[in-house]
Amino acid sequence: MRNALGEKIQRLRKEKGLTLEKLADLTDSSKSYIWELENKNPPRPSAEKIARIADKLGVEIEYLLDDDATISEADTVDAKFYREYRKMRPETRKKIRAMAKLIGTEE
Amino acid sequence: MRNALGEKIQRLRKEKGLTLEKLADLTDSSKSYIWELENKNPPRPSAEKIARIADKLGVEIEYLLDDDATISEADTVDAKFYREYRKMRPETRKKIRAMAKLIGTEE
DNA sequence: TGTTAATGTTCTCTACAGCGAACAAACTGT
DNA sequence: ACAGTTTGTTCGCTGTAGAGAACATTAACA
Repeated sequence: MRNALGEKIQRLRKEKGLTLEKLADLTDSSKSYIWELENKNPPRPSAEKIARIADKLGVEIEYLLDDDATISEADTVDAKFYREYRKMRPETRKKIRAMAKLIGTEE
Repeated sequence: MRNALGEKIQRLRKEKGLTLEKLADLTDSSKSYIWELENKNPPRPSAEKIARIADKLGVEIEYLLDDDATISEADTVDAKFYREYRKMRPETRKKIRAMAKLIGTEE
């Protein structure tokens, strides 16, 4: 029986176009364990793994853990933006942060 | 060697006037394990325990985990940026996304 | 259709999460 | 100072986290 956590991870992973192995590498996990998280509902995944996975998938830890959580409309736009942002090169991200700081503070 | 997570839990617990046993009961843990979290730095506490403890101590999971050395430098920069971003007005966020799309795709 | 690479699944094994119960220290009042 | 109580600490044990490697499936493409 697939659980909410596993379904969320798998959906977000596929949205990002990541394979099990890539997400595993990004989060210092094994692909077998990511697979188990998605399909086998391990009873107590560690906070560290969940934190790293949430981070790479561009969502809050709370969202992954809370069974009833649904992303609001505005959140999906922002989360999507963040996911795209995370794919960019470090230099590009730096430029965006600088730009955002300018725009964000001038109003 | 006490770690950041343990120190935070203990400080917050005492601020709230809770004993090990009370916090343990509130979070469906054993007092021995709460004590270990505070004093013995278990390498991989479960997300569920940390979530429940954070909840009862009135802080975000992120706060308990944040200073954790397991999260990389680059990640904290990006996460911080995203946190700031999400505080901004919808209009501002929209501008930033548009700008990011331009910068992100031109290279 | 057959071959190869990419992705997903199953298996086994070690180390640690997390409990319960015993033990120790610190408070309480007398 | 001593007994009772409350809080903190240690220890031994069971079950599972999570890795790694083997195996299976799917994708790609000639």
